[in-house]
Amino acid sequence: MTGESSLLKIVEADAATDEAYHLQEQVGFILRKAHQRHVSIFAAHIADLTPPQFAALAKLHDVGETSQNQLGTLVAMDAATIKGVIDRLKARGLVDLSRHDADKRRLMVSLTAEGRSTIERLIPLAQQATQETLAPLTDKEIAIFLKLLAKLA
Amino acid sequence: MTGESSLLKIVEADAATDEAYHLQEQVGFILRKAHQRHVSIFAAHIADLTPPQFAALAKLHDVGETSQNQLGTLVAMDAATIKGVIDRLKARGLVDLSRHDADKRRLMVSLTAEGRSTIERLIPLAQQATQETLAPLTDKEIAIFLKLLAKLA
DNA sequence: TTGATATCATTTGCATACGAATGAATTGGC
DNA sequence: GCCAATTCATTCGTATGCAAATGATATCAA
Repeated sequence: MTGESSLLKIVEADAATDEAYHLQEQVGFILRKAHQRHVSIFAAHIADLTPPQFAALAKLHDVGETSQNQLGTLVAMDAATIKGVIDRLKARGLVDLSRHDADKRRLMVSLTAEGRSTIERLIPLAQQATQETLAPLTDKEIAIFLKLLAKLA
Repeated sequence: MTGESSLLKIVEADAATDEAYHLQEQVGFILRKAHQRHVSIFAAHIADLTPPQFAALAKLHDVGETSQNQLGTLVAMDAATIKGVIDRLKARGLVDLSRHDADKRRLMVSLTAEGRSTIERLIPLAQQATQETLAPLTDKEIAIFLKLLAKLA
């Protein structure tokens, strides 16, 4: 009986290890959904600027004139991606572009007056979007979540 | 003195409320970066399938033949997005498509033999990617994080 | 049965996102 | 000063992701 019993335990252990794969429980999948939800909430608060465009403007407002690639690094976009974002901000008159004096490779990006007033107007709305995204959590949970999320990012 | 002191406190409180906007601390921004990091880790483990393609295959393996839009709902992709994903899986011979008998609108998707063996082979690798993504956290932190993240997704 | 409504899928247009290749300009070592 | 390696930016190709418009089919109600 003891023999049978331990065999059973082994089988059960195997079954537990061998559990079916649940996509819904994988970090990557949930991360993707949480991100989707935030983008949707963001769009409801700020209709005329995408989160990446907002990030580029906000960072530019923070650090002042920088090169395109440097700005990309600051907002976690590779060179190809930041180029598209800046192109669209430029087309809308929110940023100005110029070549760096000493280093002619560098494309300097700066806020226009309209870009500055736009980002200053939108920051409170972005904060509302952040709040709404975090609304399912208590204040204590938010603090914990942000700390852990930052470790993963 | 008491008057001055409370005035000072009010000024400090205003300053705290009025703090500069820190993009790096916004959920949306960190969520986007964490997602980027996971996609990168995933690609290092599974080179020939993107996370959405993997998700579609894994879900199909789980639930069996379904309509394209239904599968999209299950993996959180809208109709336009899931179509592209399924088209590419079809082109690679991992899924088969057929029209539903009774309802000729519905496009039924099913795994091919190769699709089945592929997803069964890749699931352990995806689990490794999940582990690596979560590696910066302790087991206890992982449990907390997944619970909170699920609330946001 | 027919006409309005709803559902499933497709297509188009736009916006990230990234790898890889390319070109222009700069820097470092010698 | 010169060549090699590096850096900055651009371009191309591929893959999500979503809104909006369209077409085909089903369903429901009068």
